[in-house]
Amino acid sequence: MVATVDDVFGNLSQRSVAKLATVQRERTYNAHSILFVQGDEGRDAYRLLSGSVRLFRSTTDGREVTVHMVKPGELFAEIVLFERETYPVSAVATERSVVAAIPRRALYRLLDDGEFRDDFLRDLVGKMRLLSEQLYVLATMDVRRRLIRFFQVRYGQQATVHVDLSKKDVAAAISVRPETLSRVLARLEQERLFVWQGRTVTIDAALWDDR
Amino acid sequence: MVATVDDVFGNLSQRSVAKLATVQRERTYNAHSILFVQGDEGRDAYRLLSGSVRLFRSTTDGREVTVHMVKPGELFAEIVLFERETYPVSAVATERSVVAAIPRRALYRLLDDGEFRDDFLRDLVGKMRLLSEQLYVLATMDVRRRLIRFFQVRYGQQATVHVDLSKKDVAAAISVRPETLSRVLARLEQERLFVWQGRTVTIDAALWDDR
DNA sequence: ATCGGTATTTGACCGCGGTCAAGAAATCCG
DNA sequence: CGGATTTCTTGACCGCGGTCAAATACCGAT
Repeated sequence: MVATVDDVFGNLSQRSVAKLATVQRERTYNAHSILFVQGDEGRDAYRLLSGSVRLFRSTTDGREVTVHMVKPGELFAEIVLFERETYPVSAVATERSVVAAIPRRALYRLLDDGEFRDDFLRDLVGKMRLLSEQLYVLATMDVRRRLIRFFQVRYGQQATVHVDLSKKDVAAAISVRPETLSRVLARLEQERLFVWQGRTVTIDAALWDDR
Repeated sequence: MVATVDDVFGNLSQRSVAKLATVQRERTYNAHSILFVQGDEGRDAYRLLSGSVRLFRSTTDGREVTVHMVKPGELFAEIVLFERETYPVSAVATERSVVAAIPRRALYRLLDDGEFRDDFLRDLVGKMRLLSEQLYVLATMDVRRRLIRFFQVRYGQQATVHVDLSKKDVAAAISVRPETLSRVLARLEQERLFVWQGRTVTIDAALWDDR
């Protein structure tokens, strides 16, 4: 019922990944390093090879809204396909991460390849679907449900999960203050439904039922 | 500063529109008619020729979340590009509307045309940008600001606007209950900043300043 | 181990916007 | 037209989650 990210992101075929590999340049970023800033002119698209990247918009008054947490395998910043377009979000590594940077022109040329184009379009459309789903999640679910949903989408529906994000980042990902997440977690732990200890989270099956 | 819909939607070139015209079939829907339902298998993509279409997701408990209000010229439901994909949202005409239905295969074939593909991709990427912007608007702005933003995006930054939507639909578009919109409008009218009478809205320039 | 910065927790408070209910106003239609 | 249905408004109430503040836990670097 609930699509995990793997269904829609990181779904390029092996062959398309290989094609990208011929034109990409790898770069490594430390935790908290900035890949690009909202408003920068986009020169490269990216594919995350390892680690984790947070995409966010900044408000004029200094707050941030996290639009997406990128997982390894995912393509992001495809906006650069078009000349003189600027990045609509900023990107920061939440941990040490390796990315493949794909120059605009090279990506553009790859689209002449029917198979690659198909993959790429599928990826784009999948992202739109995910974004509209996020909109719906934000508009209708309370914090507890958003948290569960986030874990489902990011880690799949598993009882035990190794978390690669800080609570602060998870809070940002579900558009909530860290204080609020902390309180929700305290309640869930007391109910023995969702226990977050260190890097490990144990989730009770009862939570998958939605509602 | 604020992108209006025209910047990102309905931005196909004349030539691309003409190419679509060779394969599209026009259909007319009355107000409240349903174009397709979330979960249906997608056979056609659409381009709105006149009228207005609301795209929304339904929750299990019967509520709805409006993802977008389609304006004339916009392409929507491109998801059908991919076989066996289902519509992620439902679409309903808010008034009598004419749409161009574009069969999946025909759209697919058009992508071999470099110019059309370029247009189409630009449209998709623009939509992603708009969706991520909506996410940010929903997460950071109060109802008053969301209302102003909605008018900016839908009608442009004009002092006087002819509204083609009911208040109920506008409320849905900014993810708020009609009661709340009503109260916000009452307050804005009393402050003489935003007056909605009949189908005409008069907006004070002071409201464009954001924040 | 120690220091300093960051992340997390907890408490107190409160305002925005949702809900429920009841009228008023507008619109639809035979 | 007149009656029905839908839309819009207004009131009363209240709970979720934000804000501010302070204490504590954690982590990397020396």
